[in-house]
Amino acid sequence: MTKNTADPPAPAAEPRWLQGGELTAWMSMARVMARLLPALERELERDADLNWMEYHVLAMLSEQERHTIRMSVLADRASSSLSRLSHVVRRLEHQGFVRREPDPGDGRYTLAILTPEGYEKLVASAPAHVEAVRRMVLDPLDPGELEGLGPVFDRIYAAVDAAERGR
Amino acid sequence: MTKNTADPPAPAAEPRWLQGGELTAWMSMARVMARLLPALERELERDADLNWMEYHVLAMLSEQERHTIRMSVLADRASSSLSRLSHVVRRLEHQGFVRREPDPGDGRYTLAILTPEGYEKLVASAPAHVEAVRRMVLDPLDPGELEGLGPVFDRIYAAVDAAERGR
DNA sequence: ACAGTGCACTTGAAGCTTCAAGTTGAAGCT
DNA sequence: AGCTTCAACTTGAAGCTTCAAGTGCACTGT
Repeated sequence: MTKNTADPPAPAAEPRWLQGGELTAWMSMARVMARLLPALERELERDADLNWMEYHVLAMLSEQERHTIRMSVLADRASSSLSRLSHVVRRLEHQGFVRREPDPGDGRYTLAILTPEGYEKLVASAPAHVEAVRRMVLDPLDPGELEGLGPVFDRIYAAVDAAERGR
Repeated sequence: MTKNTADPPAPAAEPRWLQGGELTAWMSMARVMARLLPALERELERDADLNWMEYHVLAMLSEQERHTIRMSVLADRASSSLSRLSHVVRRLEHQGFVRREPDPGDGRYTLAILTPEGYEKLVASAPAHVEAVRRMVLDPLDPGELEGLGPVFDRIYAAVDAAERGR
C-alpha cells in the first residue's frame, strides 16, 4: 500500500484512510458483495433462464394476495427504479409470466399480476436457487450465525437508504 | 447436504427451504448487497466520474510497486473477467489514467501501468469515497463490529469461489 | 369547469457487462 | 525448423441498467 496510513502530518489532501482492521474487513465485505449476487445469478440463469431481478419479481408477486401488486410498490421492495422494473416486467410479460392492468381504483397506478405460467416458473426455479443460497451463504457459517447478522445488515441498509432518499 | 433435521415428511424433491430466521436474515443481507455497491458507485460517479470498477483498478494499481501489474492478476484481484477488465482499461487508457505495454519478460502478458494523471485522479477521488464508506458502513455499526465480520465474509467468499472455479 | 401540478409509469438512447470468437506469443513435441 | 497446444488477452454483438424525456391520470385551487 502506498497509501499513507499514518495519522500524522499528511498533506491536507491526503484521504482519511480506513484504519487497518477496518480496511481489511471492508475489503472482505466488498469482495463478497461484488461476487455473491453475480454468482447466484449465474446459477439462476443457467438453471432457470431468469436473472436476479426477474426471479425476485416473480417471488414477490407470489407472496401477494391475488398475486397482484402495484408497480411502484414492487419497485420499492425490489430496490429497483421504476424504469428498470418497467423494462423487466415488459420482458416477463412477453414470456407470459406476468401481465399488467391499470389499477381499477386509480388509473395512475399499474398492477403487475403473476400468471399461472409465471407461478409455475417460480415453483420450478426456486429449489435450485434456495439450494445455491444455502451452499454459498448458510453452509459456510455456523448454525444461527446469519441470524445474528440480520440486524447488522438492517442498520447498514438504513444508512444506505438515508443516503439515497429521493433518488 | 448436512443437517436434515426432523422436518415433516416431504416429497423427496422438496427443497431445503430456509427456516424462518434464516430467511429474514438472508433477505436483510440480500437487500444490502443489492443496494450498497450501487449507492457507493452513484456517489463515485457524481463526485469523481468513475464507476466502482474503474476506481478499484486505479486503487489496485496504486498499491503496486512501480504502479504496474499484469492484466490477468488485476482481473483476479478485482473479481472481474479478463474481458470486462480489458474494456475498462481501454476506457481508462483513453482518459489517460492508465497505459498498457506488453510484458517485456513474456509477451503473452500485458502490463497495466498507472500514469501520473491516473494517480492524481485517484488521490483526488479517494477521500469522498472513503467518507461514503464510513457513512454507510462503519458509522451505523459499533466500533470494531465490522472487524468481527471480516472472517465471516471470508468464509462466504471461499464458498462462492468454490462454486465458480474455472468460470 | 378547467388549467395547473404532481405522480406513476413508459420509452429510447447510451453505457457497461457478458458471451462467444478471434489473435498472438510462448512452450512442447517431432 | 515446423506443428500443435495452451494461455492471455482483445474485439464485437447482445442484453440489461441507467438516465433523461415523454405521456397520462387524478387532484387542486380558482
